[in-house]
Amino acid sequence: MKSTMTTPAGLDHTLTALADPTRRAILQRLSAGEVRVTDLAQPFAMSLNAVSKHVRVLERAQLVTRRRAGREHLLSFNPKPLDEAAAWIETQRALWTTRLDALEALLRAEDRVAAPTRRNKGTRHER
Amino acid sequence: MKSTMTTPAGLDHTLTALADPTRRAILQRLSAGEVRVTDLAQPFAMSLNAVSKHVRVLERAQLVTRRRAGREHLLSFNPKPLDEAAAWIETQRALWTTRLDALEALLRAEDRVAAPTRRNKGTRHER
DNA sequence: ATTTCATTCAACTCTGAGGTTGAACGATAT
DNA sequence: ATATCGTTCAACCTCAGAGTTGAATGAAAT
Repeated sequence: MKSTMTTPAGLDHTLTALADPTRRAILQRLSAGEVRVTDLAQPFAMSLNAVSKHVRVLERAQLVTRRRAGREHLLSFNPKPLDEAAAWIETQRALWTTRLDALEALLRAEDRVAAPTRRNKGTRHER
Repeated sequence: MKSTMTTPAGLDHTLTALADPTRRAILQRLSAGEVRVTDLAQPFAMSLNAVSKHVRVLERAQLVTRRRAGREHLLSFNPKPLDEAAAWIETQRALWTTRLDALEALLRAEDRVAAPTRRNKGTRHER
């Protein structure tokens, strides 16, 4: 277990939080400013409790912070975790284009080799 | 009911796919070029079947496409869905900074009003 | 024709996510 | 003191996600 060492737990939480339309809507609403849980829940066709749970998921991802003011809880949006997510996506795109460039270079240089049916690529067990 | 109209199904699939470390690792591996399912599965501490399922999730999100070559399936990375995800994130950040600017402007202009305990914000039922 | 290889399909388990309702709790209002 | 408001906690349901094992399928090699 654990294997690949690439285990950024923060990203997991961030992306999981973003992967739900209700939660994305919540964030959208929150980017306009602080909102109470009840007011937040109002537009949704689901119970207040359900929304409360979504908020907890967003808090786990640190995309939302809570400020208790008397009996009401004011929620606000914290965009910081989005940085990591955006960075990951950008990295992927960069890798992709890099690889494309390398491929293009290869095609330009090697133009004579033509192994017909048997292509041999990367980590192959080779029996 | 339904209200917010913001229900982009593609984003759901994309972000759900990205929210798992195994799948992110798969994408990373794939951005270096086409890989067979078996080779893809090798580094992971899980069954081939499990990886196969992860691949299916990535295909649902159209982040991975499959090319059948004889008995082996060559998987490749398709970065297009990342655009929508990145765009959503950027929009959020933009909204956030916009709101901050507006707030700052407000603070600069209104400086005398001070409602003590009772703050009244947005959609309030007002009994 | 038979075996082996690459992959999926099918069935099953376990866990957690998303939703519900009903109570509990702390703060405000009467 | 009591009722009401804002919110969570607790228990429960259902369904999908992540994993397993054991076939089944289809192409390749013998």
